[in-house]
Amino acid sequence: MWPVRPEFVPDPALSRDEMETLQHDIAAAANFSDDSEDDSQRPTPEEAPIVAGVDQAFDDETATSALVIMQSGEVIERVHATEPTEIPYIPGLLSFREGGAILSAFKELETEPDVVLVDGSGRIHFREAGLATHIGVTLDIPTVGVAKSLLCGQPRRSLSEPLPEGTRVAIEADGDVTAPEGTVIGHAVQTRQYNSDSRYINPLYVSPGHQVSAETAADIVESQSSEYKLPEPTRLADSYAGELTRR
DNA sequence: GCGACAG
DNA sequence: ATCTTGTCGC
Repeated sequence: MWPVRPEFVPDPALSRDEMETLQHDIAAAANFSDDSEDDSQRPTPEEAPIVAGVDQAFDDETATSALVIMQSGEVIERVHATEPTEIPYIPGLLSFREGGAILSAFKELETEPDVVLVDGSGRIHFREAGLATHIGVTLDIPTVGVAKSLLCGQPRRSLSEPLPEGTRVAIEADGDVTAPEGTVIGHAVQTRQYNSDSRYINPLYVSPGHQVSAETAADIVESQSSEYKLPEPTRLADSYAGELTRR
C-alpha cells in the first residue's frame, strides 16, 4: 500500500510549527466515525476481517517497523522495513519519528487489511492527530490507536483502582485537546485482569485512528485480544520488530 | 515559570 | 522506545 494523500506523509525535516499545522490538517481530514465514503471495501459480515498490527523497535540509528497481518487467528502475511531515525521522541510528534518506517513497511505489503492496529494514540492526542490517525489518513485506511499509557484527555471516572476485565471507561477531551470539552476521544479498555489483590494489569488506551468510531475501536481491540492484554496482531508485531532489531 | 506528555 | 535481575502469583 502506498500513500493516498502524499501531502500528509510525515517529514521529519519540518519545523515544530509546520508539524503541528500538518496535524491540524490531518485531523480535519480524519473520519472518527464508522460511516465510510466508500463501503465497497467493508468486510461482509460473513467473512472474517483482515486485521493488521504495526509496531516499531529501535537501535542506535534506525527504526524498524514490523507489520503482521492476521485473519481468523492466523498470520497470513508479515513484512518489515528499516529507516534511519531522523528526530528524537517528542510527545505529540511521534508520527514524525516513526511514520516513515511504517509507511515503508506498508509499501512491502500485498494484502489489503480491513483495519490496522497502530501502537500509540489516534484521536487521543492534543490536536486529534496521533500516530494512528496520521497513518490512517495518509493511507486512507481504517486504523485504531492502541496505547499503553494515556497521552492526554480525562477519564470519565477514576482509573486509580484496578478495573475488572471487560471494563471500558470513556476518555473525554479536556482543555489540552482541540476537540470540544467532553467529546469522547477514546476509551480505557481492560482486556485482561488478574484475580489478585497485590497484582493488577493496567488498561489499554484505545482511540479512533481513521474511519472508526471510539466504540468500534474498543470493540475491535477486545475482539482481537486473547491470552494477553495486547491484541494479538499488535503483540506479534511487537515481538517480530524486537527480533529483527536484536540481530 | 510550572506541569505534563504515546513511543 | 531501551537498558536488565529478581520476584510475585497462578
